[in-house]
Amino acid sequence: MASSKQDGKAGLRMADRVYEEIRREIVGGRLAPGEKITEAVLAERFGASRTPVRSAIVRLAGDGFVDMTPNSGTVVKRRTQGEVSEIYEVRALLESTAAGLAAQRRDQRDLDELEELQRGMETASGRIWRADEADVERVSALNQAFHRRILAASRNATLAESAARLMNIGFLINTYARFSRQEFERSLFEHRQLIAALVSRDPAWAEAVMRAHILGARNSLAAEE
Amino acid sequence: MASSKQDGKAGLRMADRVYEEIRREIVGGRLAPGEKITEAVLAERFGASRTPVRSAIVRLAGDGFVDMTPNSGTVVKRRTQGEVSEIYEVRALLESTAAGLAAQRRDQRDLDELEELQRGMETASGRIWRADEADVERVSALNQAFHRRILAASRNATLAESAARLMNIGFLINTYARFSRQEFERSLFEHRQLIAALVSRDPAWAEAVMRAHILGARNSLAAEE
DNA sequence: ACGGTCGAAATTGTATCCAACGAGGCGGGT
DNA sequence: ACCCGCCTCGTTGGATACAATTTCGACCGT
Repeated sequence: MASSKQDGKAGLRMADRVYEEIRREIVGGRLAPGEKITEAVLAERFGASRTPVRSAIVRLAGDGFVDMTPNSGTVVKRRTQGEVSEIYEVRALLESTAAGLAAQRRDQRDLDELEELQRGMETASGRIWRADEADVERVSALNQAFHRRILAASRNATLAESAARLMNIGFLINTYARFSRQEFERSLFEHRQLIAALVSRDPAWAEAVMRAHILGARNSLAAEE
Repeated sequence: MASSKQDGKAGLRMADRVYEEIRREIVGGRLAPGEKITEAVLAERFGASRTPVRSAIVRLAGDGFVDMTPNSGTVVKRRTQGEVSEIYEVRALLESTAAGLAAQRRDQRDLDELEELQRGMETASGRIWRADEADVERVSALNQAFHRRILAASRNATLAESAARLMNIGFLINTYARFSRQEFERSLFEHRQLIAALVSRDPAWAEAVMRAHILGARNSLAAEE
């Protein structure tokens, strides 16, 4: 976060760095919904001009992270509980379909990678309850990678991209941090089931588990609020 | 709403005008896939500077209409036949779900508007075979509006937006222009069935018809190529 | 003749400057 | 005292100027 400037890979375009950083801050909750985003302020923070900042903001708006209102300003997008529920429902639809396809089309590499990601999450699961911010973020990243891997195994890039877009704006870190230990372990167990369904090439099972997995997460959220 | 371009509201931001126009040219096929897009050229054409053009291109890239490669340039995105098939398959998934929800949640206004759009298409269906470009574009617009209206009637904005995004990059005009008269009339008939399913609040029927409608269109495409 | 390397032109990425629009405060009128 | 309008200020939208990178062609060497 504080690494605002001196990144070794200076070859990357400034606009991309700004985009990634702001995106991370929004997803991570460090920029609160409704908060105002001022181009000049960000430009200052990144030691850049307004031009790349502006480009980044346009992209963020396109991806649904912020709301731009003409001649007025940009704010971090607010989402009602209903909207978040909607996102989870559409994710359930898309990702369960993807899981069914993945069960039919997966190869050994897919299984190996899923297994590795899963082990990473299980290993981290012991540490995460110390509420270390870094660990939370790491587990969230692994979880996203797991879901993305299943999307990839569906061999349908359009399906994968549509689902990934929703996954991004779901603000996973925020929400995951609120899950109880029990919910988290249920999630790990469901991932295990998912792997089993893929191993045995059982599309209906994979689909059902994925749907239950995502709708269950949605309900945990709804109960918390 | 449907009024063409240069209406009194010139107050619209230049970036938006450029975005809309380029988008229309891509969807309408006047900009061919793979064609290079040069910022300075567009700026000249619109009598603007590169700044709003650039902003528009960033948005177009975000929406999947073009590919930007750093320091190199922007080209209209190529899509393989397989990718187009994928798009139709995901659309079938999303829009059939939306149709099912719409059958449960629609109100009278939805039905009225769908009826009106449908009549508009049926009226234009006689003229369209003179291959007048304007008519083709008009029917395509009505068709999109029809699908959007059903998405809206699903009362799930996330679902609607995900599907609309895919509809946009489906390059409808291009493809519709190639449909045979028989296929077009089948499409009109399916729209009629869709309305009937919504009228009778039959989710399963609406869902099935929409799925058949979109997958049928996909197959017509696949057969042509 | 062929390949590689260097260089100039074209094009993108960034910075800075100017204009236009909206938000908020101040003052005058009722 | 309250409401309305104006005016200033801050912020965004656009134009222009500059830097960095890529591309492509010509030149040189083998």
